[in-house]
Amino acid sequence: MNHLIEGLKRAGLRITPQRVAICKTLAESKDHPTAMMIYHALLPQFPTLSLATVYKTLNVLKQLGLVHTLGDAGDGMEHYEADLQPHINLVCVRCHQVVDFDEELIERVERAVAERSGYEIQGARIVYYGLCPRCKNGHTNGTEVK
Amino acid sequence: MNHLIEGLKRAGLRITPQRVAICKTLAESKDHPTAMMIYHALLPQFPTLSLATVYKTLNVLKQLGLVHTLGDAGDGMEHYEADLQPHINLVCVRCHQVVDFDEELIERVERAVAERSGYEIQGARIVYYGLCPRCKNGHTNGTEVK
DNA sequence: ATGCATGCAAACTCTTTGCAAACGC
DNA sequence: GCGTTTGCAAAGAGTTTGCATGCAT
Repeated sequence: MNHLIEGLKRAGLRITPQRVAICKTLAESKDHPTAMMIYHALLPQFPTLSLATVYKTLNVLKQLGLVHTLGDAGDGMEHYEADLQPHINLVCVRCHQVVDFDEELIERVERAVAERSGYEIQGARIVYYGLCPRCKNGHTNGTEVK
Repeated sequence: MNHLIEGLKRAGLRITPQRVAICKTLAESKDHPTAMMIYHALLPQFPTLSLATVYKTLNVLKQLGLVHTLGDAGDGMEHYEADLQPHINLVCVRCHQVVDFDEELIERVERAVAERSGYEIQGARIVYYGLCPRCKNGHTNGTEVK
C-alpha cells in the first residue's frame, strides 16, 4: 500500500506505528516537509513521539534510497521528498513554499551531463529560487510559512 | 581588480585586509569553498583571523548578491561561489568535490520554467550527485576531502 | 524471547550574536 | 574622531547519539 513501508519491510526492518505514520505523511504530502513539520503533524496522533525518532526514520529511508533530501529552502532546515522522479523544485524565497514542476528538457540535460562529464550520476537536485505568483503580487499573508 | 571588493566599496562598506583576502580566496578558488575552508586557507596569513569574521563577510557578500550559496555537498556545510552565471554543479558523493559544468540546455530550461510557472525566477541551483571519474574507478585516495 | 526501535536528554556541529577593542575612512 | 569591523566567547539552531525501556517479530 505504501512503497516506503514496503521498502522498510524488504530491508528486514520493523514496521512500527511511528514509521508507518512518518512514511504515510511523507508519501502523501506535497509540500516537501522537514523533520519538524512531520513531527508536528503527527504529534496529535502520537503525543509521545520524539523528534529523534522522526530523524532516525528519515535517515533510514534516505540510506535505503527511498527518499531524497532537498537541502534547505532558505529556512535552514533539511526538506525531504518521496518523489524520486527527476523533476524541478520551485522554492519561493518569501513564503518558503516548495512546489514541483515538470519539464521534459531536464531528461536531456541529465543525459548530456552523464555523457560529457564522465560522472556516474546517482541523483540530482534542480531548484529555482524566486517569488511565487502569490508573493510576487504582494500576497504575503495566508501562505506565509514562517 | 576584484569585482567582489568593488561591490563592497560601491555599497559604502569598509575594505579591510580580512575582507580583501576573503574576496580574493573566493574569487580565485574553483572548489566552492566553505567558510571553514576559507578560514583555514587564510590562517597562515592572518593568525588572529576569526571564523566569525569569515561568516560575517560571506553573509555581507551574499546579501549584496555578489556570491551564491550552494547548500551542502554531503558534508553538512554551506558552500559558496562567486560565479553567478547559471551553470551546473557536479558533486562527488565520495570525495565531496564540487566542479562546474557548462550545458547550454539549461538556459532553455530556465526560460521554460519562468514562462510556464509564473514565478519570478531569481536564481537557481542545479546539482547532480554521483561518483566523479576518479572515485568511480576506486581512486579514493589523493583527492578525498575528508 | 530476542534484539531492534522508541523516547528522553545530552552532546555535537555549524552558524550567529554581543560586546569591547581596533582600525578604515 | 566617528562609526564600522574585528575577534573572542557564548549563545542558538538543527541534527545526532547514548542508553534504558518498550515493542515487533
